[in-house]
Amino acid sequence: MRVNDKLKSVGLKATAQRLKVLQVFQDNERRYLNADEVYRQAIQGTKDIGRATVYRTLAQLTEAGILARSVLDAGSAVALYQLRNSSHSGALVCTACGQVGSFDDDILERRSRAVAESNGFVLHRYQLTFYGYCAKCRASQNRVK
Amino acid sequence: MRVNDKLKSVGLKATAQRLKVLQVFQDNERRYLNADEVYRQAIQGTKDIGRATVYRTLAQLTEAGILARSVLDAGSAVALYQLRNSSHSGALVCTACGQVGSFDDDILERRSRAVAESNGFVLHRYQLTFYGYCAKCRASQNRVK
DNA sequence: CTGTATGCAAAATCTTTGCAGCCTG
DNA sequence: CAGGCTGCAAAGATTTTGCATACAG
Repeated sequence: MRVNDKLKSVGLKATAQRLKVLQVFQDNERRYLNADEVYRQAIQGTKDIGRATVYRTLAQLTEAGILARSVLDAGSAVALYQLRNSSHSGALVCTACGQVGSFDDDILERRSRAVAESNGFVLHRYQLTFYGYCAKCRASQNRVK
Repeated sequence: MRVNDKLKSVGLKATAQRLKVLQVFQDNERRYLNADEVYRQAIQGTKDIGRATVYRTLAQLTEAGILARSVLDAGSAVALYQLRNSSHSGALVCTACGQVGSFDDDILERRSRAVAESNGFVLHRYQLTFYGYCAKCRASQNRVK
């Protein structure tokens, strides 16, 4: 099983809770999830997972490079997670419906590295976040600017 | 007095606490401050300001367009503030010393708008954040990659 | 004077931690 | 079996809110 091996390869045991958390992310490919959303989806059906475990698991999977952690402004400051293989350079936050999607752009990616460098910065990671109205919300409320 | 007028123009009374908060930002031009830092600096000398007031003031000044609010990852998820006239398109977060500086880049700015648009997004604001080691920390610890 | 603004303390969130017991490898 | 994992509840950390009082305009 691929997921199982992924866990093993980073030295984590393949427990039911970790598999469940990974399952949640696979069911939500192109979205960013916060800890609470992961928890709520994880307890569907099987209830045998606690919040603390979700937090610990998110931290471990991020540390292990399986998840990518982003911090952005969804009303309040929140940490959001996504599978790392979803290559993405940025997040699109809809301030109307709250959905957070992602996008890719090579030009932004390259330029970001160049700018960081010219500021004497050794870049480890970067986060590009756009706040606005998504196409769907834009359609349903025409008066938005 | 310019600051006084700025407050009046957005319908806020010029209280000692608000002036003090604005003073703190003027004393920290090119830096991002979180609520706690603002509070700690504000109570220097005069103690007549409470945390609740700092939070309320930050929210009001942001709402009024005097401050810019950014959410980023400084270890944990935090909201940081900066005077809005400091034109800036991005933040440089040093993961070694914790300092958060800013940078400007027209290319990134223009490209960001274009990318948002091509994703069907109406862009209101965006946040470019780079995480890495600043020049200073890089110098003091040579082994950093 | 009147409505805004403030401080304090309590409440609400969100996240982390201590601990005894459970389960994977 | 042993050490890593987990759930629970309590502790932390951060931000918001209710309320009586103080002050700007």
